[in-house]
Amino acid sequence: MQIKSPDCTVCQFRSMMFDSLSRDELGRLNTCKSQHLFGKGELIVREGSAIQAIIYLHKGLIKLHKTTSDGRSQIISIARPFDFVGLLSVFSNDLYRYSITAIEDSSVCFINKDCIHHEILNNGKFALDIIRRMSQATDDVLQAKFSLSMKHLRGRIAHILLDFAENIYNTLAFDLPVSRKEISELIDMRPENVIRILSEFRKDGIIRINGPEIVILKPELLRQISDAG
Amino acid sequence: MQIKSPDCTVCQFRSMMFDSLSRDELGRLNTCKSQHLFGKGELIVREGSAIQAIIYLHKGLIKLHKTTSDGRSQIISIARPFDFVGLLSVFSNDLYRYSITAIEDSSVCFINKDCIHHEILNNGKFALDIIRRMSQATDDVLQAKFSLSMKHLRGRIAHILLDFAENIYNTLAFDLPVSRKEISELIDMRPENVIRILSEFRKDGIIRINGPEIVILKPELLRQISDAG
DNA sequence: CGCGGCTTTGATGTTCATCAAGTAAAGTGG
DNA sequence: CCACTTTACTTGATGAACATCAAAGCCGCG
Repeated sequence: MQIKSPDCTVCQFRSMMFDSLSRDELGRLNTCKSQHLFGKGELIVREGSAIQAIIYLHKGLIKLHKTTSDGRSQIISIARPFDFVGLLSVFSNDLYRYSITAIEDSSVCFINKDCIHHEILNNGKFALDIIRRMSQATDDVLQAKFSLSMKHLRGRIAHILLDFAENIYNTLAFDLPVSRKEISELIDMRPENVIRILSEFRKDGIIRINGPEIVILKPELLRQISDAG
Repeated sequence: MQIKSPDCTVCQFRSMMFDSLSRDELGRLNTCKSQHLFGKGELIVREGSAIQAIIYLHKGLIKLHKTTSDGRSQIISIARPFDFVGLLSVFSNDLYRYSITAIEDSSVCFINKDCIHHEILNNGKFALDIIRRMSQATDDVLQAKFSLSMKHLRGRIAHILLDFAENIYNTLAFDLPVSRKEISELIDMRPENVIRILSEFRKDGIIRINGPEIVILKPELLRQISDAG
């Protein structure tokens, strides 16, 4: 669903996006963007389709994911508001290498790829900004995958629970926006084992579970399990 | 060992590096670079040290690697000549997140980070070039790790052998530049299993082994094993 | 209602890490 | 140049971690 696009020059998130652009430049960008709403579960970008725009997440939560040859799915990362998404392949490829799907109701800004190109060519400060963001995003993904590959299943679950609590919701009680199956795709294991280990944590009094609701009762212990691997 | 730095403006690899720079700009870069030789096994950059330069691999082969909390090591990627290395964290961090070590005798160009910054700020075309390279490098690493995580051990070994043959040496007969242990760190398994599976492949007549020398006798079969996972 | 997908728990099997032990190769000091 | 140490390589045996299989309950949806 496309909605009325507010003016970038007065966008409340402007400073987080385009600090380095002048009012004029922002005005130009304003003419080549469009804002859309996506409901939970709705597909935003299909893997393999042509890249036309950079995606800026305004509100909500989205996942980058990929389907394997044998039909299974893997989640590359989860993006939070104010993240640019898909910076990774936008400049090196013509086709998206990942699908993007909303995992909560989300508001998304599409900024035409050519416009971004144009601004990069003409504004070095903006270019440097984009580069910094790309580096950061990449580092984060690699760091996460690296750290996961060193951990046993219990450590991975502990890690992902703390991640949701600390980096996404900023509270020890939250509703999981993803199914057990999706968690398994995010941290590279089977759904059965996600459930099994969550149950163990529940029995051990480390967390409380109510359907999608998770309450972390012993964050220190969870941290310990995550660090131990 | 530092060697006489040839002039960038006449560097034979210039076009692969800095297509988008004018003669003047190349001249400026020339003043803030230095070229060094590293022997096989020599450390080029230590993880955690301050980032002062971008590294351009002129000749040889180098690895990016990382040490875990429990003292083990993991190889992130292997870089070939003409690759920029460490673009990943150069712009988002003050410290190197990975170590870099020569795995063959290598010639390396250090280009001061501030100079690169300066050129990016003043030359949009160069900025776009850098962004493209970063994207490509990142995509490749993620793609490789993604594909590995889907495979069983035999598939990983098959994959890495084909990678050396097709993407690095362009021949079915080559000397492995890395030890069995390093292979295990690159594809996330144990050295014992690297050896075991190489032996199996040898017994099955898929490859021939002579110490470090590998000859791939049945590339199609190897491809099949790699694809099957 | 009934179908399909997600969830949950238990039982079984496979893959792989770990342990152990021995050989070869490569560097080190006398 | 040879004893000595260390590091890499190799093979086999064992066990742990995890995937797979099976079956039953749940929920949303046409």
